[in-house]
Amino acid sequence: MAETGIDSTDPADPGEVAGLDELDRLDRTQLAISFERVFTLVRRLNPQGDISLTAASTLRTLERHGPYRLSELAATEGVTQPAMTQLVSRLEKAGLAQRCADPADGRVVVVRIADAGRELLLARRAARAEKLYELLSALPPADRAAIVAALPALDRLADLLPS
Amino acid sequence: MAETGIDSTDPADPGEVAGLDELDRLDRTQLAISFERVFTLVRRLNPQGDISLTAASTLRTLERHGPYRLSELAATEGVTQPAMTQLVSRLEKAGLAQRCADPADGRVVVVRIADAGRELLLARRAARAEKLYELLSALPPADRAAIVAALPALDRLADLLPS
DNA sequence: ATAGTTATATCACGCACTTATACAAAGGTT
DNA sequence: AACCTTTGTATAAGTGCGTGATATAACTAT
Repeated sequence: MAETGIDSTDPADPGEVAGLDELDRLDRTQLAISFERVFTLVRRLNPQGDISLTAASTLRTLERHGPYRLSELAATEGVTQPAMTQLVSRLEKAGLAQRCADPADGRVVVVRIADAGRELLLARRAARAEKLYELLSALPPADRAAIVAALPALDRLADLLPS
Repeated sequence: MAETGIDSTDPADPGEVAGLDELDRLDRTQLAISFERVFTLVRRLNPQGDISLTAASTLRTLERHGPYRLSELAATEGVTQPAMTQLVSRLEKAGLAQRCADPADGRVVVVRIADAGRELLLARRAARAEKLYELLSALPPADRAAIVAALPALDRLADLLPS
């Protein structure tokens, strides 16, 4: 909300600028629109009729960070605990995840991804990667380079979210 | 333009070099993972309890490209025609869109976004832009610069999808 | 033990999608 | 003209996936 007004530094300085200046000079609405459009793009690249967005995201979380308690998982994915209970039941029935007991606390359910879950993620990822690659191949080289150059930064951006 | 200075890529100027070579040198799986993570990021930034993802996407389509026939809209959004009929009914009841008749063809329903729909998109976008800005502000300047530099390319990437 | 808290499960419900089908308008054939 | 076929939208029935309220089992403290 607050206008930062960091633009006081000379915007023409080419060498080591490109920090918040660049960002402030950009319309923030345009920033949101670009991210919305990427979001829609990835959503359309999603294999339909597969598993739900939340299911896929949950599997990815389990893949990235290892086993989670059920309620932790619910909080991380932004759904209620009953929703996660049902989701884990579905994943378990599909053989994609497993419920494990916590020896230290009999109430706790620890959820871990199963091999079939990892394989499903791999398959989805391969399909999406292929489509993305095709799309990128249709872009001008400079655009491809800009996107590839931004990938590590986008990864670090995603790291900033609580997960 | 901004010197990106991304660590994992060629530090040379992106304009002339870094075409498909850069892309091929990258693990395609890593490409998919990065896009997945951005997807999840934007999804978590979504105002919850608002309207559905499809509803928001449909409103954005109507905002970007103007009125659509109902069945065209269904095809564009990747849902069935009955689903779009129901969605448009909901949007209409909420005052976010309008059904109009086509004078040339009595069967056709033309859908257009209403003022309240535009305002809702503006509000959502502003909220998301604010959160995105905060996240970006926490990144190192070089990362911010890389992401900002990639936005036009990402826009053109999104243009490649049929919409 | 008893009471209170915590972790998960279950219940009742609603939204948003699906397929199958109905209905109305347009177009073509004779 | 009347008749079929095609096309665009709506309706119906069923399902997946979410919600809030509440039940049940296990841990904790006194």
